[in-house]
Amino acid sequence: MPRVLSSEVSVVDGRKQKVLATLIDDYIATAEPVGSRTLARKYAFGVSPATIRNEMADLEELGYLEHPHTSAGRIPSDKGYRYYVDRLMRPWVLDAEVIEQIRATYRVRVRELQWFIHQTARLVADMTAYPTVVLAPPLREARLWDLRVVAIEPETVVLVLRTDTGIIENRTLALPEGLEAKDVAAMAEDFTVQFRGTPLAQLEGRLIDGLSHQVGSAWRFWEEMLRWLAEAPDEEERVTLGGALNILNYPEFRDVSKVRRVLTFLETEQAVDTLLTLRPEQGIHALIGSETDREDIRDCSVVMASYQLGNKVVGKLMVLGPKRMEYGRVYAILEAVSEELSRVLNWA
Amino acid sequence: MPRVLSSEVSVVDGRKQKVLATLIDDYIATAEPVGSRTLARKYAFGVSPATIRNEMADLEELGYLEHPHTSAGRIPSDKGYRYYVDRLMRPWVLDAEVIEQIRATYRVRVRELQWFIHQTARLVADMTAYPTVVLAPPLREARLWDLRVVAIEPETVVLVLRTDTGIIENRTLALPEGLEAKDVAAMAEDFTVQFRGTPLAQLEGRLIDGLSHQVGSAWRFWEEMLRWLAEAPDEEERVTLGGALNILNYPEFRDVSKVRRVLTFLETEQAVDTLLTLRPEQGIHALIGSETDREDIRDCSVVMASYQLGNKVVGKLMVLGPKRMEYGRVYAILEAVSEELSRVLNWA
DNA sequence: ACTTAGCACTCTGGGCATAGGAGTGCTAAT
DNA sequence: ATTAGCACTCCTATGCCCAGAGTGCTAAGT
Repeated sequence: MPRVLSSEVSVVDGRKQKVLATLIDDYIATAEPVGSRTLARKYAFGVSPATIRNEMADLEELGYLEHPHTSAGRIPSDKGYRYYVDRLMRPWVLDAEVIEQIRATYRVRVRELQWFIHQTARLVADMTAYPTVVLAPPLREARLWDLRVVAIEPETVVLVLRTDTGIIENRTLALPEGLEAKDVAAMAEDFTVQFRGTPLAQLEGRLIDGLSHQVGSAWRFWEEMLRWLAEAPDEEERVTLGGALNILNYPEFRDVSKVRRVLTFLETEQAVDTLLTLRPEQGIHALIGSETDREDIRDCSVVMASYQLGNKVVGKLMVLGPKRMEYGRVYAILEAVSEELSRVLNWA
Repeated sequence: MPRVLSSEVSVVDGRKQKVLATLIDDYIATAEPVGSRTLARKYAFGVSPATIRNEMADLEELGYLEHPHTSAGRIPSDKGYRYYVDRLMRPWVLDAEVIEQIRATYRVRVRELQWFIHQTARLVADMTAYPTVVLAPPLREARLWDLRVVAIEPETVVLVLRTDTGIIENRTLALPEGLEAKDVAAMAEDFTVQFRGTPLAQLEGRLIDGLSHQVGSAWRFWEEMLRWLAEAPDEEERVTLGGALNILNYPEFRDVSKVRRVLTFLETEQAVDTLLTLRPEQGIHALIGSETDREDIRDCSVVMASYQLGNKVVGKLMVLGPKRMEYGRVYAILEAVSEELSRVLNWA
């Protein structure tokens, strides 16, 4: 016979909140269902297990807790975690040491986006001890600012591309028969003049109007090169994964098939990509269990953050862990890292 | 009472060889210990299980087979696999289709070493269905050929390095306060003239003699840059891993702790590096189980191959799998790929 | 001298029942 | 409103048994 509870929406009672918070903390720490006795003994509630039991029954009634089976302790439901993340979780303060470690990571002279992305993935994975994914800005949407050609050997050039957002990409290419580096350089200059400001994704289409007077081999070369500008960096390199093996440390992944599901998900670029592009909001967000809407990671949670380039959100980072992940710590780390990354990417 | 056997060194008897070969083939295919009955029934030997049994007992006596326990079938020992790889394995012929797939992978205009390494790791991992590692040439040993500076913004430059072996690396850097791109470009020119032919690893030492007349900020910049030339590309990027998750498909890795051991090994660049560089031979080689001399991959085998740059072996690739891996197939694939990779890296 | 049938023996793994433990939910007393 | 008490449930670990697979040996056959 359920008691009448004051509200479905919120856990009004202060003690209920404390029970829920403590239980979730304990479960996060131990990965074992938590019973009333453990809770009463391990944490100094002024009340007996029986009272806790009643509270827990209520919390279950309200949907914040679940029962694996009759005689096990309780574990948080997705709703429980949600409430915890939104209202109960204590804000986590990072050590000065940790902050310094983040700063130090970016205190370098290198100005390659890809380098920063890599460093970030690794840094966050190491700090959180969860697998981490970083999504690079969509180069397709950036606008052409400058295209340079550097001759290295008679038939080899380095193309250096710079976008309006300051992203610099470069690639070494072989010239086709009959095309000289200085021709290409001249073409690149024309090209820059003509197309500065055009989104990279549109360049391929524009080529037809702009360069159709070129001769055969040159035409093919530009075609190939444009394909690189417009496509390659997006599809292949947008997603960087760090610390994938961290997942193996959590007891919920003692089963290889689960490990495979999750790791495959992380390595499958589209999945992550869609997940990240789904929520373009700023700030730190968590998706808990089924909230992720992905079958493969149904029993995982993700916490994601974004970073900016020129005051515009251009990329994301995401930490994936078991649902009982340490949300507080991860939030704090992601907040610090994404802020620092934004700062440093704007070459401030 | 063991029978007297004609030789310890080699399995003289033709039938013993056939039994051993067939047993290993079957075990490779099924991962289950093979019994005499299965062997006799599944493959048309003209003899009864009892005879097979005797042969198997002899083979065990000789050390080619093992017994997990009394009433299980036999599995090959490391020595058995070794014999199989050296003498019994049928040479595998690749489909024209597969060959074409390999060729197509490299039929591109890109001339970045790192790009080829990545492609190779992925290609081989996909084709063999085992995790694959590719080891890049040790840049430290290459000699400086050309160093270019391309100014991108007032305070940003792209450094393009070319070695005597034709490797091209580039990196985008921020200039320190008070240093202009054209100064750096001029310095780079000097630098090239002065140090062309010097191994990159020695550049750092030489700096002191060669550039000590430079002023403060310039000095620091070059110092930093030289550190990049001499170290960074080696430490960070020498090892590229592809298809790590393939390992999860093999029943011997149903246990997460084994998975972790192996994957951690593969991700530890140093470990892979020493394993591979210790054996500088050309051609395809297998290390079976304990032959790898590494505790973490004691029950794995690796097959490795090398690739060349200017007729000199500069890098390696390696496939890792359970000891019952498909050696024949892997040999064939590695042979084709390493040959093609060498060909294409010499920009022939 | 090799091959093979027969047979006793060994070891593993699945199935099953049992016992212990943890935790609950209810009731009744405080 | 809280709590002690207690019966009840369900999971898990353990021990046991048995079937199945495979062996090794012996003795008989070719």
